[in-house]
Amino acid sequence: MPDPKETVEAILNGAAGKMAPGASITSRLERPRNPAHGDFASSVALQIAGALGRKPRDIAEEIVRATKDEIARSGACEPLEIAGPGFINIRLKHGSKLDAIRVILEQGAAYGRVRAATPQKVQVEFVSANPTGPLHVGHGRQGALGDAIAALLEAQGHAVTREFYYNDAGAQIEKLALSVQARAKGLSPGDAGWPLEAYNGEYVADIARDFLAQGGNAADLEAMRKFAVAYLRKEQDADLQAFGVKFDVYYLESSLYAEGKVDDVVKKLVASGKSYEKDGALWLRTTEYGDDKDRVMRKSDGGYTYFVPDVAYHVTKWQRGFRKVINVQGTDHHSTVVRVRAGLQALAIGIPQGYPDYVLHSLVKVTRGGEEVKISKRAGSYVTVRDLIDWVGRDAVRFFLVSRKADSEFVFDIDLALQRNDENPVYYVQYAHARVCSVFAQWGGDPAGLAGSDLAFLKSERELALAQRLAEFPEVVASAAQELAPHSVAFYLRSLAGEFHSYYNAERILVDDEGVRMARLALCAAVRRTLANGLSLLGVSAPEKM
RNA sequence: GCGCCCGUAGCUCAGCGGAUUAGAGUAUUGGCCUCCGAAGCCAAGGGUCGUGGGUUCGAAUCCCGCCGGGCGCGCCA
Repeated sequence: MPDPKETVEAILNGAAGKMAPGASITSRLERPRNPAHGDFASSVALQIAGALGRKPRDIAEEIVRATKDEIARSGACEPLEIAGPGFINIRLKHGSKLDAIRVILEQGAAYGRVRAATPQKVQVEFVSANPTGPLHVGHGRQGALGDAIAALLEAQGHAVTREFYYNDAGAQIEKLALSVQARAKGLSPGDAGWPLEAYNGEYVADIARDFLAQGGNAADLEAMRKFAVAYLRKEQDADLQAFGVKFDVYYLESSLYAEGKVDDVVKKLVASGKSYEKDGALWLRTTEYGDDKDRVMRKSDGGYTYFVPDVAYHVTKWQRGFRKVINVQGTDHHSTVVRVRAGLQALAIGIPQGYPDYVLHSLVKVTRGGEEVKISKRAGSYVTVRDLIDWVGRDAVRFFLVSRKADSEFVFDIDLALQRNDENPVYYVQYAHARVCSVFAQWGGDPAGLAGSDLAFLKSERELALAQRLAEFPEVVASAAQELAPHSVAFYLRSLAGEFHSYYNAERILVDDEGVRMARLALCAAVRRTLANGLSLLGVSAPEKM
C-alpha cells in the first residue's frame, strides 16, 4: 500500500512545481512539534514564495485549492489546513495511523529494514587498534559506533564488511618488543636500563612472564615480538567478543609489505609526477590536494612513513570492490583524512575525491563519583574497554557509547550506567521491552493471532500517537544510516519507551472487552518488536525479564 | 600562530539541507500502587540557543569577526 506521507508530499510538491516552473522543489513533509498542527506539515508554499514574489499564505491557499480533489481521491488524509505564515498542515485519517501496527506484525524482525534500490558493497573499518596494549575506551566508542553504523547500512540493504586493520609492522611493535624484553630482564618502569620509549602498563609484565614460562629466551627479540603481538591480539579478540563485535576481515599491515603493495604504491606515486626528492627523503605533493604541507613518503633512513601503507591499504579497499568505505576513528587522527585522500587522488586510478568517508569521534572521559577515572590497573595510563564492561555490563557500555553524536565529547558516568532505574536510559528502554513481555506472559495467548485484531478499537490519542511513533521507525533508521549517526536510533528508542510507559500507566492492556484487549495487545506486540529491532541495531539485548 | 571540531535549561545532551509557541533526560518541588512489573507514571519551576554583526518576510540552524574549550600541526603511528 502506498505511504500516505509520500503520496501527499508528491501531490503538494507537484502543484507547487506547476506554479513555480524552474524552481527546485525540495520540500519534505515535516512532523510539527505541536500536535495541534497536524501529523505532517508542508512548508513548500514558503519555499517558493521568494521566487514568485507573492505572499506565502496566498500561495498555500492556491495549492490547497488546486490539489483538493486529488487529495480527496487519494484518501490519504483529511482535508488540508493552512496555518501561520503559509504552512499546509496535514492530518492523517485514523485508519492510516494504525496501519503501521499491522505492517510491524507482518514484517517482524524485518521491520525497519529495506531492500536497497541499488545495493552496494560497503566496508566499515573500525577499532583497528595496534596490538600493543589492551583496547581503551576510545576503541570502545569506535566499536559501538562502527558496529551500529554497519548494522544500519545492512538494514538499508547493503552488503557490509566489518574490517579491522592491524598495524603489526613498524616502530610501535619494536617498542612493544623492547618493553617485553625489559620486563623479562626483571626491570620496571623507572629502573636504570628501562627503555626511554616503552609501554609501561602491567600487561607487559604479564606477557614477559608468560613468554618466559613457555621457555622463551629473553635474548630473542624477534620471538618475543611475535609472542607479544599474538598475545595482545588474542586479548583484544576476547575483549571484542565480550563487547559483542564481530569482524569479517582482519587486515594486516605487514601483508601490504609482504605482497609488495607498499612498493607498488610508491612506484605509482613517483610515476604520477606528484613526488620529489628533498633532504634525502621522498615527498608527496599533498598540498595539491588540500593539505597544508607536503608529506614525506620515504624517510632519509629508507623507511616509509605510516601514511604510505595507509594509502596502499585503501587502494586494496577500492580494488576489493568497496565503492563506499567508512573509517571510524578518533578525532586525534583527523590529519590523516586529507593525507590518505590526497595519496589516493595522486594515484589517479579513478577513486573519487571524497573517498573514503570518515566518522571521527571525540574523546571519552570516564567519571565515577564525580571524579575522572584516568588509570586502570592493567593498562596503567588509561581505562580499558574491559574495565567498562566489567563495571557496568556490555549493554550499558554499548548503548551509552552510541547515544551521543560522534563529534561531541562524551562523559561516561559509571555511576549512572550502574543505576537500575529510569535515570539510566539503557535500563529504561530495556525495561519497556521487558514490561511488554510481562504483559504477554500474563495474557498467555498466542501472539501470532494478533495480526488479525480489529485495530479500530484503538481510539485514544495516546494509542494513535504511539502507533505513529512506531510508524516513524523506518525513517529513523534510514536517516541514521544516511547520516552515519546511530545516536538518533538511541534517542528514538528512548522516546518510544517513554511513550509506552506513559500508555501503560494510563490504560490497562488486559481489559475484559475482547476486541479492545486484542487491539491493545497488537499495539503492544508492535512496540515490543520495534524496541527489539532498534536495540538490535545498536548491539544491545532486548531482555524479556530483568 | 595555522587547520578541523565543539559552545543550547544547574548537569548530560537532542534539534542545525531556516519556518508555526526552543526540546528530552537528569537534578529540584509536589502528586500517583486493594488493579497487567512504582526498575514506572503525572505535574510545576528552570534557557536573551557563548558573543557581536550580516543575509532573510523569518536564524539555535546559513555567512563573517571575537571569546571560551577539544584535537591536530614529526623524515612518530
